[in-house]
Amino acid sequence: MKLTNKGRYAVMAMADLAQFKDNGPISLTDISLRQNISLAYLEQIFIKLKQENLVKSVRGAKGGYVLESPPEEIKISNIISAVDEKIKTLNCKKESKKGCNNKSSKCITHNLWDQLDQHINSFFEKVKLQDLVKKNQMVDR
Amino acid sequence: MKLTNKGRYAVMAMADLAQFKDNGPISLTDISLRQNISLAYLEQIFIKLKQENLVKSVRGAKGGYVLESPPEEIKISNIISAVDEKIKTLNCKKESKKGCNNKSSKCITHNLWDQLDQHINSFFEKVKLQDLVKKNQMVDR
DNA sequence: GCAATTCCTACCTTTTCAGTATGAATTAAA
DNA sequence: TTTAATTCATACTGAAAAGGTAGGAATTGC
Ligand code: FES
Ligand code: FES
Repeated sequence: MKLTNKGRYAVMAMADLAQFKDNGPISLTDISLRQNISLAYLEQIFIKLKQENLVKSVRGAKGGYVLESPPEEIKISNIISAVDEKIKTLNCKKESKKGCNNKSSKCITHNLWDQLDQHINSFFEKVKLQDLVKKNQMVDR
Repeated sequence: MKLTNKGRYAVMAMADLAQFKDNGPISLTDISLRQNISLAYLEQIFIKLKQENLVKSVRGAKGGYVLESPPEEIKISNIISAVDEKIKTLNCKKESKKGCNNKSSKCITHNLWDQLDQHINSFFEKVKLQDLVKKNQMVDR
């Protein structure tokens, strides 16, 4: 059970945006340097964040990205799901795919994983982007 | 973020053992058929469960596996960790490996993942094997 | 003795992750 | 108006992990 870099990077980058939100559009180059994430990889991540309306982009020189909402309104769950970091704990069979339920009934652990799923999601729902920034306050560059 | 089959199978198999614990040693063939898991794969899983003293084995014909403790004393966390299903949410750099903390300080999301880790682990600590069996009571075969 | 079983270890196939590479489109500023 | 900085779009690749399979040895009840 592990978190992927894509999800982790997405949250890091969003936290970076929140931290420097008063500096106008933040370029991915800046984020790349500050957070130590490959620029090209960040680009791919931001395509998705933009599609989900978490950020908006400003093209051209001096461009970059800006948060669409204030940090206290952005939930971690929004970020995670935007980059396709689904929580996959269940493994039920569906439409001719393989899965763990035989004989058309749920497996013995189905309920357990379902609860785990909810447990994790409730964590992501509870935490806002703002919570990250507060705890890591630092002087402006 | 997903749960692997190895962990899922381990819990399914242990739940099966709990369910039929009064039938003497349960062979992996039985579990394989009931839970629809490959026999050879189950064998590998049970090596680990045995190493961690969650089950004991009875070799030879009419052999199989038996729980080492009553189902109400076995935590899901014990099972998950026995089969190396670590919860990997953090990504700190360690000993010349790559990681997300540059400049010898923790990244902005470190605390978040650390809390998530604890959140998930507390779930696994809370649930006992017995809880699974109760919810899925079925008549003996 | 034989069949059922655990034990052991090597190998294999597929998928996913994590990132590179390349180039086009856009735009502020010199 | 050129240049440099940027986002946008997409294809590719290498490595690792997941999810098994395969084959056989050791043990033991009947
Ligand atoms: S997880 Fe849904 S049937 Fe097993
Ligand atoms: S998770 Fe520990 S430094 Fe990023």
